[in-house]
Amino acid sequence: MDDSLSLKLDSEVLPKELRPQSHASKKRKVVEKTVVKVRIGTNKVGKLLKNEGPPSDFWSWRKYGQKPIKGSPYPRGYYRCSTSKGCSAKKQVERCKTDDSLLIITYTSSHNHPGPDISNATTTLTKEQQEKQSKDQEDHDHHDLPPPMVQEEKNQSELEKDDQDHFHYIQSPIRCSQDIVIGLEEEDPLIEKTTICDTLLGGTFPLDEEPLINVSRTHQLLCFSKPKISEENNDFFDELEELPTSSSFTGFMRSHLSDEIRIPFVPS
DNA sequence: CGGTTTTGACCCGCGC
DNA sequence: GCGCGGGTCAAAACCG
Repeated sequence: MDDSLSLKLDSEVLPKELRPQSHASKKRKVVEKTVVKVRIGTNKVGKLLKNEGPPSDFWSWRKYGQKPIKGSPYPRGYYRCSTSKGCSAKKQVERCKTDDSLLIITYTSSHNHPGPDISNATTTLTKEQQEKQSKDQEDHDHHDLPPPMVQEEKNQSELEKDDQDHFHYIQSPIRCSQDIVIGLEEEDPLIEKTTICDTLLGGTFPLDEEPLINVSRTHQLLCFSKPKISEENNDFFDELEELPTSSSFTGFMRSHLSDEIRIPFVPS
C-alpha cells in the first residue's frame, strides 16, 4: 500500500508534468509480466463444474478493481498483494473470451518480501522440513521471481519418484485440476517464454486450439495435484463474478497447503 | 473493528 | 485534439 500511497501523493503534490515514473503503474507498458493460463473445469455447457475450485496461490491478494474488457464477455479483476504492505506485486484475472474454461492470470511486478505467511500450513511439517523451507526461501529471495511458497522435502522426493526431479516452485502455485500455461512477458514480445503445464488428471493443453500466447520454446511437463475443494468454495468463479483470491480462500489454501499444493517449475 | 470486496469515477496512454 | 479503453482510486458496503 505504500506504493498506492506514494502514487496518491505524487498525483496530489506534483503537477502532472512533474509526476515521476511512479505513475508507471498506470502505464500500459509493463516491464515484466508473467502470464498464467489455467484451464478450469467446465461442464458441457461451459458452466463451471462443482468441485472445480478457483485457482489461487499462497499470496494474499486484495482486489482493487474490476473492469469489463471490450470484446470479452468476462470482466477482468485487478488484485494487489496484501501479504506485505509495501509489496507492489499485482495480478489480473480474466477468463479467456474464446474458452471460458481458461483463466488468464497475469502477474505484474514481483513480490518484494519473503513468501506469504504459511506458518499455519507448515505446522504439520517437521522441524527439519520447516528449516529446509526457510532455507529455500532465502535462496529464492535473490531471484527475479518471488520466492517459492513451499518446497517440502517430502513432496520433492515424491516428485522425484514421478520422474520429475529438480523442480522449483514458481511464483503462483495454482492449485487445481487445470491445464496451466505459464508465460513470461517482457517488453519485447519476441523474448517471451512460455511453459506449458498439464495436469495429472490427464488433460493435455490443446495448443492447436488455443494459440493464445506464443508457444513455448521449451515445453515442460508440470504436475498438479488434484484439488480438495470444499463445496463452499465451489461457486467460485461462477460467471467470473467472484474472482479467486479472497482472503477466505487463501486461508483455505493455507489450511491444505501441507499435503496438496505443489507447482514444480523447471527453470530454463 | 479491521480487512476485503464492490463499483463508479477518474486518470492516462494510445490510436485515429 | 479527441475518444476509447485499460488501469487505478477511493468510499461505502460487507464480512468474520
